[in-house]
Amino acid sequence: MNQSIETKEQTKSENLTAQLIEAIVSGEYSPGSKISETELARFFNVSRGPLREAMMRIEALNLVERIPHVGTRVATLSPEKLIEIYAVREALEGMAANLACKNITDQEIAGLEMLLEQHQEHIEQVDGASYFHQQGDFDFHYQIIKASRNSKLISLLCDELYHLLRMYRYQSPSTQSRPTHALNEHFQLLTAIKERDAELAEMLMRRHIKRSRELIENQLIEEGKTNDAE
Amino acid sequence: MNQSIETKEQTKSENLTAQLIEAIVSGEYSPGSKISETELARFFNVSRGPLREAMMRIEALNLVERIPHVGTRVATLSPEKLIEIYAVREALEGMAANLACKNITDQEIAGLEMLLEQHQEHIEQVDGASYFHQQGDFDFHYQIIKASRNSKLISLLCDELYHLLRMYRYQSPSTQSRPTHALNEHFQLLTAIKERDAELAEMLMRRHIKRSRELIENQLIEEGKTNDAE
DNA sequence: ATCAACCTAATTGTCGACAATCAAGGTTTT
DNA sequence: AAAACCTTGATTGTCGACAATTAGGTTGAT
Repeated sequence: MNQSIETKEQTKSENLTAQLIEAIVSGEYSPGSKISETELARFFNVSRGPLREAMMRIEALNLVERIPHVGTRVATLSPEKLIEIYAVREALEGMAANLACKNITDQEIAGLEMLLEQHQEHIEQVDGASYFHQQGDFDFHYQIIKASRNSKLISLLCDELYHLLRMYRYQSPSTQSRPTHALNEHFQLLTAIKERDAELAEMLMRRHIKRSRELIENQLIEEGKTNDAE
Repeated sequence: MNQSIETKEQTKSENLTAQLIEAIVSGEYSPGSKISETELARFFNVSRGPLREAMMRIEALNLVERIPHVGTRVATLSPEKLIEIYAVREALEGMAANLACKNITDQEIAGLEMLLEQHQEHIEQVDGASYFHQQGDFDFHYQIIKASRNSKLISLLCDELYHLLRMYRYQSPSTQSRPTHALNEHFQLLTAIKERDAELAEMLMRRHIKRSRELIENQLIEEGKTNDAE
C-alpha cells in the first residue's frame, strides 16, 4: 500500500529511473554487463522511449556508460576511480562538517549521539559485523551532510557520490573496514560538532575519510604485489 | 570545416545537448522562461524524442527545471544558490589546488605564468575591463583544476558547477569583480604551486574563492537594504 | 592460409501518431 | 455574486514502426 505510493512517482520514465538506480547500485546488474534496451523495456513493460530517458539520467549519475550506436554498460568502479571519489569526498564532506557546526540543531545532535551509541552496542555485540557498521557509517555521514543546509552540497554527495560508493560496496563485499577506529573518529567528530568548532570538525572529517582512502590504497598495493607475483 | 567535425558529435540527441547547454549558459534562453518541446524540436529540425533525451541530461546538470506533466523552465540562479555553489567550489577547488601541486608539470606552470602576465597587461591597459578578466579568471582556474589529474574532480567542477557560474555571469552582467586583488591572489597561488606547497596552495585557493563569495554576499545584503527601503 | 571486402542480423537512433494530463475559460448552482 | 464543476485547447508522456549504424561471420582474392 505504501509501496503503491512510493513506486508510482508520477511518470514511467521517473519510476524507471528510480528502480534502475536501485537495481544497479544494489548489484542486481553486474558491473560491466551490457544493457539491452529492448530486453529491459520488455522486462519493465514499457516502451524504449521512457527507458532511454531514464538511461540518460542514469548516465549523468555515472552509473552506466554509454557509447553511441553501440550500447550501454553498467559502470565498473575500479579502485583507482574509488580513490578519486574519496578525494572529492574528503573535500566536500569536510566542508559539510564545517557548515554543519553552524547550522545543526541540538535535536539533530542528540539524534547523532543516539546513533553512535547504537553503533557502539552493535560493535561490542557482534565483533566486526562490518555490514551493519557500514550502513551505520553511511547514516552518520548522511546526517551531517544534511545538517550542512547546503542543498548543492547535499545533492552532490547524496545523489551522485554515495550511489557510487554503495555500488562499490556491493561489488566488493571483501572491502576492508575498520569499525572500531571509525567509531572513535565519529565520536571525536561529534564532540567537535557539539562544541560548534567548525575548523576542528572539518579537519577531523577530512582525516577520517583520508584514512579510509589509505586503507583502499593499501589494498590496491597489495593486489598489485600479488598480481606481479603471478 | 573544423566546425563540421565539432558540431556533428555523432547523434542528434548529443548534438542537441551540446547546443542547448551552450544556448542556455550563454543566456540565449532567458532564465525562468518556459521551454516548449514541440517548438524547440521544430526549431532544431528534430523530433521530440531526441529533444527530450537532451533535456533529461540537461536537467541532470541543473540547467533546467522540469515538472512532470507541466513543463520545463530554464533554471534561475538566485544569489542564495550561487553562494551555495561557492561553498562547494571552495572545497573542491581547494582540493584541486592541493592535488595540482603534486601533479602539475613544469611546462604547465610556465603556461600559467604566461597567462597571468597577459592578465596583468590587460588590467594595466584597460583598467577594469571585467569581461576579459572574468574569462581569464576562468582560464586560470580551469588549468589548475585540470592539473589535479582527478577526473571526478575535474568533471564535477568543469561540467557541473562552471556551467552554472557562466550562466549566472551572463544573467547578471552587473556582477562586481575585483580584478586587481584577484590577480594578486592568483600570483600568490601560482608561487605556492611552483614551490609544490600543497597545503598553502589549498589555503590560498580557498581564501581566494571565499573572498569572491563574500563579495556576492555583500551585494545580496545591499540589495536587501534597498528592497527594505521601498 | 591470410587478409580484405561484403553481407546479414541485431541493436540503437529517430520519427510521427496517439493517450494522458493540466490550465483556463465558461457555465451552472447555491 | 461566489464557488464548484465541466469543457476545451494545448502540452507532455508513451508507444510502435522505420532508418541508420555496428558487429560478426562468410565469401572471395591474393
